[in-house]
Amino acid sequence: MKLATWNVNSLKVRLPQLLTWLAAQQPDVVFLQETKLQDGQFPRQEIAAAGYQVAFSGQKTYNGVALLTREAPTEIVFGNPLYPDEQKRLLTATVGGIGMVCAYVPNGQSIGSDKYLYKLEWLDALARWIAERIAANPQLVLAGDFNIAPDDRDVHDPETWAGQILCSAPERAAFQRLLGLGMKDSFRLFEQPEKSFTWWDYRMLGFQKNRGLRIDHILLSEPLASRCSAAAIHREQRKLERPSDHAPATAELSR
DNA sequence: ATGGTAGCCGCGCTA
Repeated sequence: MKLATWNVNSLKVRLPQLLTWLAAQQPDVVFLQETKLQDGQFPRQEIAAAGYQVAFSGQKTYNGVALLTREAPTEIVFGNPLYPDEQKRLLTATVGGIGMVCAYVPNGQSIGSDKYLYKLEWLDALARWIAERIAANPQLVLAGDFNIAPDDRDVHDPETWAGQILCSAPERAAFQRLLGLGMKDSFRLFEQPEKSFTWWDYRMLGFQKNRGLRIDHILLSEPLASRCSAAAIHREQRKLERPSDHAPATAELSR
C-alpha cells in the first residue's frame, strides 16, 4: 500500500499536476491539504475518473483537506470531535481496516501570536484525538502538513531558524508527543539524503537555493511502521511550472 | 534593510 501526502496550495490550480502525478505514482491513499475549495466545488468527477474515492472537508480561500482512496473510506469523521474548529483542517476515515488521519496543522505565523497559541492548542487536541484513535484501532496513519520541522536536520539553516516559527521548542515538543503515542516518522525509518525538505518559500529563490524545511510528514503507528518498506520526498514536483510550494511525500507498506 | 511570491472573488490576508 502506497501512501502519499501533499499540500497542493489550491486544488483548483494544482488539479492537472495532481492527476498526472497520481497516474505516474499510483498511490493507494492520498492525503491532501490546502485544497482551498468549498465542498460544492470539489472536482469529484476528475478524481473519480482517476480511480479514486474521496472524502473531503473544505472552505473557500483557506485550508481544506481531502482523502483520496482506492478502497471506499468508511467511518468518516470531519474535524476533531475533541476540539470544535471552524477551520477545515482535519479528516479521519478508515480504509482497508487502517485508520487514516489527514491533518493541516495551523501555520502559527509567529511565536507568541494568537495564531501560534491556536496552533499549540490545536496540536494538543490532535494528540488527544490520535491517542483515542490508536486505542480504537492500533493501525493508524497520521499524515499531512504539520508545519513543524521536527529536528535541525529538517532545516536548511538551523541557526537562522532556531526558535522561530515551525522550529520552536513547543512545536517540536508537540511533534514528539505524537511520537510518544507510538507513531513513527516514516521518512526517518530509512537512510535519507542530507538536506531533504518538503517546503520551500516561493520568495527569494527559496527552492533554487534549497532553502527549505521538512514539515510534511507521514507518521505510522508501530504495527504499520514495521511493515514500511520505503519513504521518499518527490521534490521534482517543486520544479514544475506553477508548482505548489510543497512537494509530496510518500511511504510504502508491504503486505 | 521586515524585503520577496503565490493564491484567494482581493481592494488585505494567509502562507
